[in-house]
Formats: sequence, C-alpha cells, structure tokens
Amino acid sequence: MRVSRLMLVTLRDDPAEAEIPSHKLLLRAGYMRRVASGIYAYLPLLWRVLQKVSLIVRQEMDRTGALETLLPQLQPAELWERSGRWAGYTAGEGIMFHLQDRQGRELGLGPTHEEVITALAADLLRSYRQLPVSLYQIQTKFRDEIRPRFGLMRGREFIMKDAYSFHADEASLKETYGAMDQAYRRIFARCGLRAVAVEADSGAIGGSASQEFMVTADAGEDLVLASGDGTYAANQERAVSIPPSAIALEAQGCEPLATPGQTSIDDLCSSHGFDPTQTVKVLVLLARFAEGPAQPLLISLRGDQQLNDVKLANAVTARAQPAWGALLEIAPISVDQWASQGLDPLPFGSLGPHLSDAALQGASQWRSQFLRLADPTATALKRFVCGANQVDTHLVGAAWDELVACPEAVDLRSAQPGDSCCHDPSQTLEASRGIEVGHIFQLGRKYSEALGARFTTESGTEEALWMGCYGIGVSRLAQAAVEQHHDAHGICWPVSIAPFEVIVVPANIAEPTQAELAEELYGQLQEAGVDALLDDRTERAGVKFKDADLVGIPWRVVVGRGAGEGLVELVERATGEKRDLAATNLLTALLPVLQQQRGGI
RNA sequence: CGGGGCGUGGCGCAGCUUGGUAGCGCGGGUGCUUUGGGAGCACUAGGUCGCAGGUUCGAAUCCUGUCGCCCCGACCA
Repeated sequence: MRVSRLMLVTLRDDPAEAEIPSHKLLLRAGYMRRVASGIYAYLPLLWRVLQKVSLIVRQEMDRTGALETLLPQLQPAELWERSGRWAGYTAGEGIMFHLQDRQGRELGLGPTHEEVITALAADLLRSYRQLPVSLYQIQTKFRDEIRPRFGLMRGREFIMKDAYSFHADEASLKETYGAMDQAYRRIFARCGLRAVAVEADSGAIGGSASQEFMVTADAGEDLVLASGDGTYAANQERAVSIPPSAIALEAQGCEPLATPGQTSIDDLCSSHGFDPTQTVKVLVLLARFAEGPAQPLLISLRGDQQLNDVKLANAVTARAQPAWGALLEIAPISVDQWASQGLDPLPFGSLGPHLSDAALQGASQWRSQFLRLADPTATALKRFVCGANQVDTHLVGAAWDELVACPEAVDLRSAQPGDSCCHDPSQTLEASRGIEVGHIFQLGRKYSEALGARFTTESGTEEALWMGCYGIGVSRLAQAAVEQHHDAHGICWPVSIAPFEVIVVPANIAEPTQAELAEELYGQLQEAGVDALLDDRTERAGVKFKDADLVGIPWRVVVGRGAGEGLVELVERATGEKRDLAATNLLTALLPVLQQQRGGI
C-alpha cells in the first residue's frame, strides 16, 4: 500500500476528547474517529489491526476444536424472558439496547449470546454422542453502557469474540475450560500483550468459576490484587485476604457513650481513643428487584473495613426469593428516601446492628423486615463499639448475644493492598491496575435449565447440558496493546498485530535514485509476503519519519543519501536501533527477524 | 442518574468578566524557495460562535431552556 493512497490523516495535537495515551494515539495516528459517545468508526489502518487480532484468535480457537459461527444480533425478548434476564438487562441500569418492531414485538440488540446459543443447543444437541462441542463467533456487540469511556476500552458498540461450550458433565466442562485458558494465554502472548489471569466475579453472566485476563496498564479500570509469590491473583471485586487483627476492646459490660456530632468512624475513634477495629459500622441499603418489593438491608462490618459491592450483590441475590426476579441495584438509603416511605427518621451516624425491624413498620413500598448480614470481621468481635440507634449516642462494650441475634456471617469486605494472603499469611497482596481483555466462565446448567437445553445420556436419561462461555474484547484488546506499547513519539505495535510490518521511506522522493530504489525494495518486500507500506508522498523526510513513528510501523527502511551507493537504513521502531546495510541485503537481514516476530513475543 | 467541566473554520485554542469589526496556531489550496526529524515566504479558501427562546438599538459575550461531548462513581469484553 502506498501512503499517498491510504487516506492517512494524522493529527499534531491531542484531540480534546481523549484522556489516556492509547486513545489519544489511535485518534492522532488516524486509526479511528468518534461517531457518537462510545461509537467509533474503525478506519482502514485499525481494521487491519483488528483483522490480524481476529486471525490469531481464530487460529487459537480452531486449535481447541471450536467451530466458528455467526449468530443474530437482533434477538427476541421472549428468549431473554425465558432465561430471566430480559428485565434485568432492559429495566433500570440495564445495558441492552431494545426496540419494538412494526408489530410491536420487543427485540433487543445482543449484548451477549447465551440465550441464542442455548436455544440453538436445545434444538440441535440431543445426545451425549454429540458432546462436547464448542462454538464461537467474532462479531459486534451492543451494550448501552452507563458510561462509555476511553475510546475502544468501553464502547457501546464493540467487537467481541464469544465462545460457548456444551458438555455432558462437569468434568468435561472443566477440561474445555482448561483448554480455553491455555488458548487465551497463547492468544495474548501472540498479540504481544503482557496479560495475567486473575480470579473474577461471574457478574451478570452467572455461573460458578470464572477467570479474567488482565492486560496490566495504569489506565486499566480494574484493580488487581496479587500475591508477591505469584500464586494468587484476583480482581478486587472477588479477592479474599486475611484482615488485619482487631485490637481487643477492654470492657466488661455495655455502656452508653455520648458522642455529639460524631457520625463517622474517624470522628468516633479520634474523640474517644478507640481503634477502628474495635467498632462495628452499620450500613442501611436498599436492594431493588425486577419483580419483587424493595428489600432494605442492614449490613454490619468492622469499622476499619470497606464494603465490597460485588460480594454484597451476590449475597443478596443468593438470599432473594426467585419470584422477585433479577437484582437491579443496591444503593444506600438516603434520609429523603427513608422519609418518603412515611417512616420515623433514622439516627444515621449512630446506627447499631440491633436496629429493630419496627423501624420499617408502615413503609409504604418496602418489605418490612431487614435482610441482616454481617462480615466475619464484625461477627468475630467479642465486645465492640457501635451506634446506639439513638442520635449522638454510641454503645461501648456491646456484645452480639446481649444486643441482638448475631446476623449471618458472609464475606462482604473488600480485600486491600497490604492484607495478608489466605494461601500463605507471610505473603501480602499488592495492587496493580488492569484492562480486562478476556473472561472465561464455567456457567454450569443455569441457562440450559432455563431454556430447556437437554440431551440424552448414555444411560438413556435426560439431563440439562453443562455450559461454559469465553469472551475476548477484540477491539478493546487492540487498544490495550497500544496502551502497553507506545512511547513519546507514538505507537510501537508488536509485529504480529501491526497494520503493516515495514514502511519504506524515501527521504526525498524527488530524487530519482531514491525513488527508484524505494520502489524496488517495496516491490521485493511485497513479493516476499511482507505487509509493506511505501511512503510515496512528496512530504519532507521529517514529516514522513514523524508519521511513521506515530502510526507505529515496527520496521522502517529509509532510502536516502546512501541510495546512490546502494545503501539503506533499517530502523526498528520499538528500540530505535538503526543500522546501515546494502539494499541487496535487506531481505536476508529482515525476513528471518520478521518471521520470528510474527509469532508473537 | 448524581457530581465536575467543555461546546467558537477540519484539529487545538483565545475572545465572554466589562455586549458594538470573529481572532491565533496547526491543517487545506496555489506559487516560489527548501529537502534526513512535523520547513520559509507570499497569496488564498473555509465559521448559522451546539440549538431554541428571551433581554437589548445591538448578543460568541447577559438570562432561560435544551441537545451533545469529556472526566469522577454504579456497568463490563
């Protein structure tokens, strides 16, 4: 390809719309343009990158024996109602774009494809003899993200590889899950990415075990906690750790304490010399469900601990009645909300775990009983300081059995950097940021049961299929690669996913010797199967060098002053290493290195 | 949705406080010079100042509403 024909438009200044390096660079180097918030046009250069990533993904998926397919993006609501996800995905904070057709039938644009694929499996998979089987597709997904962000990192329309596997039993599922894990590691390595696998929450997809693949980068949206010995790594949403030890509270019995205006743990502790680990804080939240009543929650945590929203949502979901439908959201209850239910004001800031359900009596729309949960850090305290459920008053030396029946203990706290690890207390958790580029799940039988995807076993009985699902954000991966591979001058693509491998730059194209030699080398490279670019523009050398660096072509061949003697300069983008060599030796010098780099780093 | 910020030629910005001619840099076009790290000079094209109301003799500027975009939180590949 000739640069003059490439519709290449590079920008000198950082676009105002971009914040992080990869987003700025992809815009500046002419890879993409924003069409609307979270919606991007992939320009020809980026499309080549996406095609190369897709090819690697395809090769590795094929190696696992998975079958490529293509499923509809426009999906009937009925399918989603059967899996129980329609309400959760369309109402409230739901992320599914949805619409009605001319007959008034509800349809959704696929944010994911469990429903469609499981319905197909129900239709096609009848016997254990057909199992296991895996299907995958590389396709645009639609998600009405609450906040699109950072270009391709969180788009509302993005390219994803999603795969689904079907099994006769759990052992087979685990085997394929393991094979996918290996395939994913190969994919990210071949794309030149440093990625780590971490334990993850299963989220709205559901299911049991799941693992995320994180590209480490400061711009990452996720916090990863990992042990120094490398044996444990988890998303903070999911991470477990040993909390710091509590300092025992010296108290024989329970006494009230006047605490005027002290409504936070910090205030309380600094005023009276308590340690936060000696206190129990109580949070009042409201869980809203698709079909059911709003459920007030009374959550107790040791004062120094932070509530983990994901763990809480999972705990609440597990305790909700099936008839209530999907959990839509959990949010703190505000003073105004509380009042709007016609209830007497709560002493926020002085709440204790013994707050009676009587406080909820007469609520106009809420359930009149709290769902009471406590983190083990709180339930383990023998005597503690907590609110007295009375304004400006706390209790010192409270004990669970004296105060109120100890609530069910559930892990609700966020693990923090510096915490000791569960697998080896001598290890501590260290934090880093990551971009989630892949996620694999053992779904189990949730969808197959909901959608009636059953098969006949060897013994002749009917059972629901075991399922796994496996996603890679292809467009996100491309941007994550830029986030990991760039410098002050621009992008430094790994060869395996670079839009072009080599750019031939005649320093002065008006010089016939240079122009001719550049053309000749360009032709040779193409003939040798190299993805080559010829910068045939009449720009000055400096402009062409700047653009080549910005666009990030891994190898640059400069045909300049030495052209008369048959000499050219070979420059590696990532390292900046330069060397002069005879033009006749270019291919023999470059091809073996390229061949090696194409395989990934 | 809550909080913060921004909408002015293609891009990046100034002008707005204190109403009165729409400006700068980059980019585009033409010509001459230059030619190995975003060249110089000259000429030139290009703007409903997001949109709609209002105040005013007069609005980019003041007021009201509205739309869009970005950042922080909930969502996730």
